Amino acid sequence: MTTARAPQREHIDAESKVDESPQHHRVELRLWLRLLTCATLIEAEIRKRLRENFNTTLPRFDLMAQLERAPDGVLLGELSRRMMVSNGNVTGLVERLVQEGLIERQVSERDRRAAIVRLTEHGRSVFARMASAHSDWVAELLAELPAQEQKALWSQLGDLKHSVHTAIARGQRTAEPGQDR
Amino acid sequence: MTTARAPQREHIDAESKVDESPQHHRVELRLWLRLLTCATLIEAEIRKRLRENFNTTLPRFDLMAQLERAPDGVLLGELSRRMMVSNGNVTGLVERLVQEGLIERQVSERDRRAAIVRLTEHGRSVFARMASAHSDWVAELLAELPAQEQKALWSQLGDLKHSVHTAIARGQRTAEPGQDR
DNA sequence: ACAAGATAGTTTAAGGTTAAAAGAAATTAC
DNA sequence: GTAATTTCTTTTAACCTTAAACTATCTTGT
Repeated sequence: MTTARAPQREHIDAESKVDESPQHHRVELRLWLRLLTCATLIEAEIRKRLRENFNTTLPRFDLMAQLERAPDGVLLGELSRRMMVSNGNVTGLVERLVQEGLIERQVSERDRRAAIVRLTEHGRSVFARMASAHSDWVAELLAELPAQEQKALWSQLGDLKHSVHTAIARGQRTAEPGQDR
Repeated sequence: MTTARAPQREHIDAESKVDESPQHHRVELRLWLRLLTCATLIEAEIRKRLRENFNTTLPRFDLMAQLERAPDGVLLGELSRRMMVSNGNVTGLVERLVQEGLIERQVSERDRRAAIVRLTEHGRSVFARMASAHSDWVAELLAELPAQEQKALWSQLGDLKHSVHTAIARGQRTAEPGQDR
């Protein structure tokens, strides 16, 4: 009979990192890989802390964040668009959050296909605590970056976002002719 | 009887975007949200193209990319560390890629617990085509960003990465005393 | 040698995610 | 007014992902 083992450390080490930039890769590719590494690193840490501190997940937190600034509630479709995830995904997330008593769901009266969700009183209070901690965590993770550089980075990422949007829009225009809107 | 419907557009619109920067948020938080938006946007587009053009997924592509530069193969654990995902995750991905004949799996002779995976000849050839397209796609998405700005961004993301690593390491140091290595 | 512990990988349970198909209600075209 | 179409949501099947528990093997201390 074996004695109790230390729980296996599935969690990724800060050390282990993708090889971001083999010599022969284009600048664009290296930039994308580094951007992805940064996002993955931060996201993993935030997921971990949300679980450890609030026993919740990032998608649930994101959904609640969307509801927080809409006291009158949001339609599921609008939620799905804002969160950039599929409709079916939202269906499941809402289900679980309702189960936990953090949000409430109500069929629209004007359109009986549609459903509106909003935070409950409890949900609002819980979210306030989570959001505060979340903001602190992000500030902590970026702490070594001077404010000046943070602003510059934010601005440049705006340009990057614009480039991506442009490229995607161009692709859709050529792929779906006559579908203009 | 209804006629055939156009396939539902589950895919997110380029338009629909998270509200990145409510006025009252800290700079750090706004930076993080914008970084996440960029990463999500690019990643979604690449996933979509991998599926449409090669009928594969990003995790599978990533795994093959790790093997590409290791002709002698890689241990599963090493793979898991490099990809920044859990061991169990790699187990499943390897299973499916072996099934597709793109990689091969072999028990290590020196350590019968360990397993080595490497690309098959077929896998290597398929990956070459995928990697080429992938590189083009990324270049296309970032095309509007001047080379100069790409380099600046890459460099600043290096600082960001460093900040995150530092913060995480500091947290682990205080959380797990005596666990130095 | 052998008990104790460490290490490599798999399994399991739970949840997140998507595309596609389908259901239900509203809108539009005639 | 009603058939056709669009819109809002759910369901389904498949995959990705993780933490924790578990199996099998190797290593170490004595």
